[in-house]
Amino acid sequence: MTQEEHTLEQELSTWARAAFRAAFPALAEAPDFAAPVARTAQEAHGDAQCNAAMGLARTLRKPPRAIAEAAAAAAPPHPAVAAVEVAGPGFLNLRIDDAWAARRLEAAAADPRLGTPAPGAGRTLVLDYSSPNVAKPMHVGHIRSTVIGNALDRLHRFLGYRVIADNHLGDWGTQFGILILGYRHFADPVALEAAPVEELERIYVASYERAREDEAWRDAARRELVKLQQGDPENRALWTRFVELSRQEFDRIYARLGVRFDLTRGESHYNEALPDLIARMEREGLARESEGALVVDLEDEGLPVCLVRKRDGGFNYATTDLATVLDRVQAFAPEAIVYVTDERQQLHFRQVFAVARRLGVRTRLAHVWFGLMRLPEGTFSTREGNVIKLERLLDEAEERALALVRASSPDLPEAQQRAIARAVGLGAVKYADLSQHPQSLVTFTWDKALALDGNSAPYLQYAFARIASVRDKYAERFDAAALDRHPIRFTDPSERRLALHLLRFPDAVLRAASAFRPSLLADYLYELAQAYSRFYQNVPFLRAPEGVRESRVRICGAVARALRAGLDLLGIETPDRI
RNA sequence: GCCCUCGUAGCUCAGUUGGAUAGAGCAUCGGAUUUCUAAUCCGACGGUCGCAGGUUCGAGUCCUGCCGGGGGCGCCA
Repeated sequence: MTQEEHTLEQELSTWARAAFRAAFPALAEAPDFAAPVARTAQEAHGDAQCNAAMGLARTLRKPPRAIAEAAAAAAPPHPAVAAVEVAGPGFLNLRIDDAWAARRLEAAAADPRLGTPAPGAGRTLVLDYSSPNVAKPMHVGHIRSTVIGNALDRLHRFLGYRVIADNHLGDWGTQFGILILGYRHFADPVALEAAPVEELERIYVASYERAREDEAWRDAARRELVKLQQGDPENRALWTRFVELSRQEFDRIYARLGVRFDLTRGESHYNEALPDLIARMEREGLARESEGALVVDLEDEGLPVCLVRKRDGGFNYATTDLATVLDRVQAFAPEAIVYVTDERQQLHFRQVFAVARRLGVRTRLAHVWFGLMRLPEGTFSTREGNVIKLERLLDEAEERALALVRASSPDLPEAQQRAIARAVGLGAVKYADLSQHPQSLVTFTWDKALALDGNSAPYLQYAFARIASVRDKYAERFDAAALDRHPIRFTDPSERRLALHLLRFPDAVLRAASAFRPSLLADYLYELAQAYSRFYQNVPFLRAPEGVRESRVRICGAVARALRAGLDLLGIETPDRI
């Protein structure tokens, strides 16, 4: 067992469990018994605490304080644990050994992964995220799925998973009848050339409006849809063109955001599989007819019926999603399939997952949902024209950042200023979403989305840049090769605090990945940057005596490594200068 | 009507799965730079954790009810 294979909290939890089992043999027979160790809420209580004794009071029928004392007395020695203390009703407070922490930090600092294990090795995860609709521009509402999904992608890849990131485009459905009909009547070739997707959306909206009041138009749209579905060459060609134009625009945005997919399989990819799937559900008695449609009853699970075939014989998106699940299970044998969408699809996925299980799917299916983004005055609406295009948000972010860079680094060449502004601006936009609990409702405001101070990406990037500067200055004045000859040691409380926080990097990454919550990592990194800024402000390093100086610079290096690795997992760049 | 979800400082939000004295940022006020990047740091101010019950050694966190915001509830995706 090398130390790289277990995180600090895992190691201490294993130790604590052993302590309780040594004191109370009955616990040895309880395979599920765990004694989780986490950091203390307050520094005064030590470095880490275990609260298991209180929970055991009832089962062991002993006062919790006595349980904790027995466990402390029976605890096996552990090199990391310098002291164990029982406090309050039965808290077990641990103090981490300074020398042990220093050695461990030296190892972490030399490791690009900072000692993070790779529990995902040999496992596969399918991630379904972003998934915009063809013929509609991506607006600010799309950024959450894209940015959160991409962070989950990066987190799991980092942990060794084989990740299949699939962009499940909305490229099929009734809207294409309306769009094709509208295209024939309203298309403006010049506009289509200049801003294709915007023009497609304009066409769609115009055609949709007309369909609302004009029955003949509705029927015509339906006929175009049927022709498309039956493979009519002309409609098929139009559809292909719409998809192509949209994908070009999406790809431009993804490139800008540093987002990459392994697959882009739209809904249309599963068209041919739908009839067989329906036939199977009928054959297996899963589905029944109702009002001319085909539905699956989910009453047992307390869910409304799931409609899998419309009265007119057409399929809907539940059917497509089911076919998609089956295909992914068969093609990739994943441990889990994870969907990142907004909250409106909660019921839909609960239904799809329930039906999938009846179809024999054992794979874990998870829906990671997030709150809808709104404007202070209400919901986004294409018709009201209050939609903020994603590209405009990104442009604005870069512009604001560029103004700052020009003010603070006027000496840098223009190209470098722009590169920094891009990293800072896009980082700010991403971080604004990633640092927040996903399930909260987000009200979009420019100032919030583009915040460049306080708890924001630039704060973290700034901390990183200052370290890069320290590193360079050190190399100018001293022999950088001598750094590793001096051990890390703690001569100021802020160093110890920083070191212990750094040792929790693996735990933060694991927690963020397993809970599908990048915000947990963002929180961790923010705290790290805060601890570092305090350290930086109050403790000299380059002017410290030899030995202390090297130790501090090495700690800086470990912080830099953690910031860069952590921000990279969030899809945020770390320039050497900002 | 039913289901999901959110409600924490003036504003925007955290809160490690039930732990010790509820934390940040913004805003306001006061302070810090002949020094390693002041996009920073230090301090002050600021709280009936929506309301009322319940569960227990302990509740912002769990259960019930109510109030308020958001979303959803078979032929859109």
